[in-house]
Amino acid sequence: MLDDRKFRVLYAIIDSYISSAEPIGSRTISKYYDLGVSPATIRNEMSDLEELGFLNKTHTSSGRVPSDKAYRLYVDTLVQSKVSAIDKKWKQEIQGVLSKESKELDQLIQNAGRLLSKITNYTSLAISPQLSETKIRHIQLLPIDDYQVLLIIVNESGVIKNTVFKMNRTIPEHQLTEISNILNEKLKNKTFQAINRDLAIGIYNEFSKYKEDLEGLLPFIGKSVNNIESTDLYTDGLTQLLNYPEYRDIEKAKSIISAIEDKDQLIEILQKGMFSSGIDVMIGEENIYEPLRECSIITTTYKFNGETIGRIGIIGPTRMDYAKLIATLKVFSDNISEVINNYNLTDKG
Amino acid sequence: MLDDRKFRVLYAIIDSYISSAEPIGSRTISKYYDLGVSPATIRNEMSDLEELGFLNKTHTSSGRVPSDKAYRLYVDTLVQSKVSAIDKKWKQEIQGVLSKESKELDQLIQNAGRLLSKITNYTSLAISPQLSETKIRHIQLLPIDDYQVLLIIVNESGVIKNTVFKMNRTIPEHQLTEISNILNEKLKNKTFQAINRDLAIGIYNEFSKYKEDLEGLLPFIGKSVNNIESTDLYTDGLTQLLNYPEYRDIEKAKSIISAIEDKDQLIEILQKGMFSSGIDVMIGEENIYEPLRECSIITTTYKFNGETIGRIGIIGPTRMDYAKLIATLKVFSDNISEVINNYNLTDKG
DNA sequence: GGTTAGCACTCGAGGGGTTTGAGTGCTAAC
DNA sequence: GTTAGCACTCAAACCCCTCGAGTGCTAACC
Repeated sequence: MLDDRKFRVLYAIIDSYISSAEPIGSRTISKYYDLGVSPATIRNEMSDLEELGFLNKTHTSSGRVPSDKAYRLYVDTLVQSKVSAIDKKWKQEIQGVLSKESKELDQLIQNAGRLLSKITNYTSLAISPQLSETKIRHIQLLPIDDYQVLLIIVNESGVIKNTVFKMNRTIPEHQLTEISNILNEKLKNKTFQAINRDLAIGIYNEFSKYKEDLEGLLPFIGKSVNNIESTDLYTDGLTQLLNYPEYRDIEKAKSIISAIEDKDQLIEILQKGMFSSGIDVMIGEENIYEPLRECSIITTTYKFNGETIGRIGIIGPTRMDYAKLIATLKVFSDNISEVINNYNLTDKG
Repeated sequence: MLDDRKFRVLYAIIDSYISSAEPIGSRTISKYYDLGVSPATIRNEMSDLEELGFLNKTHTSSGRVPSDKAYRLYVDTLVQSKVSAIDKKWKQEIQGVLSKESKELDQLIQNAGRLLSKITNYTSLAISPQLSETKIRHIQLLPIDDYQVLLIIVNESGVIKNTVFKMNRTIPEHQLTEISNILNEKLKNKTFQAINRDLAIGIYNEFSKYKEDLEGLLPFIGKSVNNIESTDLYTDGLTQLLNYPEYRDIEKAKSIISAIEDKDQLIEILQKGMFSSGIDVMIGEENIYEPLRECSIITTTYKFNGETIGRIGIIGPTRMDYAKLIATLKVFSDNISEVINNYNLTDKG
């Protein structure tokens, strides 16, 4: 698609623009990048690259700025070697912070987000663990008083969900225990998704003995299960964005910050790429959500038992050091997944 | 302290500045506020007010701007009548949104925050319910597997906290149940605070029969109880701030937004005023936290069973419509408390 | 034929000077 | 005590100019 020299010119421009945020002229390239040709030649190449859609000018006599298409090419052709270089100091800090006991899974992800923002100097995004694919390990009903029952669900990753609900009649304790036992037997090791499906088609009506009670209870269980599947979005380091010249302009800053505050949209975006394993990079125009058309989002997955259960990443102007950030995210991905899986080392019973 | 006319001039300036954000000149006052005196006279009054510390100039020949001291006086002398006028449409929306079932207490507060920001056009702040003063209604230990025990605590407001912890030996189920029963009996209707205190002085060692088991368990219970007392901060509508001319300047915006992202500091601030019942207004310099010295924070309480359990409010530039905002917050305070207490109407058992 | 030097041209950014107008403080008259 | 009048101040807006980093084109070069 591009001959070698064009390629190198384009790389040079991207590299330079990433660190300076200023349009790049031919002279700068010839001076600081060893391409062995004069500015005039570079000008010719630049002109071609512009025609091909890889470069833009801010005005007729300005230097060039990489387009989204250029970043795309840059990211797609990033060589592994370049990506792997991440500061050892950071690597250790990541391991340190993450392995520190954060009792709840949610909290682990939040901590990871905070650290990610601090390390990268970008705003971090993360969606809470998606547990619909994990299995139930324990389910229990407990009476709180005559009309209230507590439902507890523990899944294999150790996450607990509970709800109190009000009944319109009293179910004696021993009966609740019995129902618990039956439920436990029936639901154990099923995924939330499976349960939801089964509930929908009324598969549990077989407990004829407690039919009436169950009719009252099952909707609550369904609701609880559904609730577990609900997704939160964690963000951190919003102010980081304001350090970039791209957001000197208050209107621009406002637009991106409100976009980030619009959590539902972001959740949708992150979930969409949910199962594209590993790093996902969305550059500028590639974002379907209008207010993010001038941003890039880089995310990675975190896993439990080999299954992807969430994404974490960063957002910022399209001009970002993709190589370094991708490397950093890889480290995060590995470490988070490792910590999650270690949560339950003793849990095979 | 101030004669009537000075008072009225000051009010006029504050009123005008609140809506315009521009320094106010003597002519503006005499034209739009019916004080019955000429600009020259007002100039004299203004000069006096400046000397008294109620007004500032931005430069020698500029109009006047109210000082923090002026806002303080303004707020302290706000007449009730002025405060009570809040749009009926909003009042209904507040009631509507809040009374909609938000299953968890935390979520209710978050929703309230979101709405508050939307209504007021300021960034909202809220601290999660402080439960240390509420009483325990139910406590239970459940085995998950041979080495893991689930601890469940339900308090009177219906909030549930649970933790899974790993034991280094197995306690048979019937024994756990028995311990649960004893704990339940001993701890029921005590506040978290009381339990923490009692735990600290080792008051529960009397369960001699299960002494060994308890020694393993009590620390976890303590940890759980402590955990319940941990406080979150919810913010919403950060971008609202960027609409105010005070934050046109990126550096200013950055400084306030980072201050708001520094949740620990804000929690401390809100907790400090925790028990000053009703509305609390902190104006500019009155804030001990340096980065907020140019902001005002207005907060109110929300209650459970007559006890204050949290605060919710807004933050913005010192130039804000205190009268209207205080009125709005009052409505919030009442409605939130009402909804919280209704959660548990059937819970007297 | 690709590369390069040279040159005219473009355009945004920044500096300096002027004008404008909203404001003040002071003084003298009412 | 109040007010009209006036000299004075100062930020903001505007204009104009210069500067310099950049381009594209052309003609010469290897």
